[in-house]
Amino acid sequence: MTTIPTKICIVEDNFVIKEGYKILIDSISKYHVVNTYTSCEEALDNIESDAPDVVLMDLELPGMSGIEGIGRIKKKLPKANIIVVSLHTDKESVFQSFNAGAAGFMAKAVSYSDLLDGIDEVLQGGAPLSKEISRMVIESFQRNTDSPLSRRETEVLEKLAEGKSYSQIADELFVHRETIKTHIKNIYIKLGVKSKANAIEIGRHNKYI
Amino acid sequence: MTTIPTKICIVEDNFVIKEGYKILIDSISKYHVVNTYTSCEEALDNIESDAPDVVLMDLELPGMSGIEGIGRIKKKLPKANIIVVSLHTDKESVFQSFNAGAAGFMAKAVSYSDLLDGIDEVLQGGAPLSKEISRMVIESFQRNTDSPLSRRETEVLEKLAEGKSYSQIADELFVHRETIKTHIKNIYIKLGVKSKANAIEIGRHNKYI
DNA sequence: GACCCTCTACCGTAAACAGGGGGATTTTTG
DNA sequence: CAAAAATCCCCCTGTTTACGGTAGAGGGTC
Repeated sequence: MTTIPTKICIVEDNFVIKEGYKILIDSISKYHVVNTYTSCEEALDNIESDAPDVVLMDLELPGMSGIEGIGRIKKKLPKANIIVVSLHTDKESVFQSFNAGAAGFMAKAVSYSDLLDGIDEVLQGGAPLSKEISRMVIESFQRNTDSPLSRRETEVLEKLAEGKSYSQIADELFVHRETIKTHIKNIYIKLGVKSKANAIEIGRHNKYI
Repeated sequence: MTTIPTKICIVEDNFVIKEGYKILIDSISKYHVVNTYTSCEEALDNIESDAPDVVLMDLELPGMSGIEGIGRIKKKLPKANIIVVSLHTDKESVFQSFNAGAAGFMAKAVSYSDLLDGIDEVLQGGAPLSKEISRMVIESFQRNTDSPLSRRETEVLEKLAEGKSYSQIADELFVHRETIKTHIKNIYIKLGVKSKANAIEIGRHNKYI
């Protein structure tokens, strides 16, 4: 049985890095770099015929941003596994990448062997994440333990954040609408806000909800 | 320089698994299993004096659920790294565990070497996740690509979900309030709903936003 | 026992908002 | 070019919000 090598594309504007990755990956017989690009625009023109299984993608590119590029590539090739390889590991970049459809995110500082492991992992249906990224992701699920809000207030703010009206919340919590009004007044005082939108913003930002 | 072994606790009601883990971990000189428990209640009575760096935790336990237990342990020992090792890798269990404060989640099927790697990883500030879990987590960030909503409508629904009023949304998008009303009308039609709360619910559930 | 917090409930009001109907134009994009 | 998306405008009514006070019952703590 002859195994067809896994097809890989690279989108990276730094020539040295791009060629380095190419040489590295092509040195593994089960992988084959079908094409490399220096911008998303260029990639989008050819990627359908390349039909890669994996795309290594930088975020800082001339022209269209990498984030935008991920979304467009995913639209053309929904099955492609896009792994972001970037210097910028700030929360914004990371979550927006996943949002756009990235299957993995590795800091550019990763070793060559980690990069190859990442490609393996994504092909096995995993999601390669470098250490700091995985911790960041997990933390995004965690609540702030020292919220100023009481248990009930938190519950009310949650429902408020689901777009529900006072009456609806009252019905769902089996209390009087007036009670909800009081809770919300107290929430506003505790959070130092004067509107629903601000309360939700502060609540989300501080992970009270 | 003598390194103090990393202290580890195990909460697991299956005797064979619990002792297996203990023997495995104690075979590594840098680790030391300080205590093992068969329930959260038992663990909570002693864990403060154990002061473990890492806790391996099952979810299916007699008495208090593992999820509840994670939260309570984190309250007593905020610095402890809790790694869930469970058979149940359904979305609910996974996300509730992170929510409660778990730093990692491994399917019980993991090999011993993966388990030890996981302990290493969590001590280095990472978040050990088995393959299927990491993919599940990443997918939770991803939008549904075949949303019926246009780009602008999606943007409007997002802001609506942030608790913003029509006028506020109009200001932020630099368009007239009437435009927002039209968008919302169209969103309601497309989603087949008649209220803000329903639209947000459907939008979130289907990952349109 | 005094004190604080939480949860509950009530009254009232002015201003803002939501949701529903209609129609119309321009810009983008396949 | 035609379709889809995005923009803007008018009408209307009933609901909601945000804010001001007040207050009792129950829990926990000092």
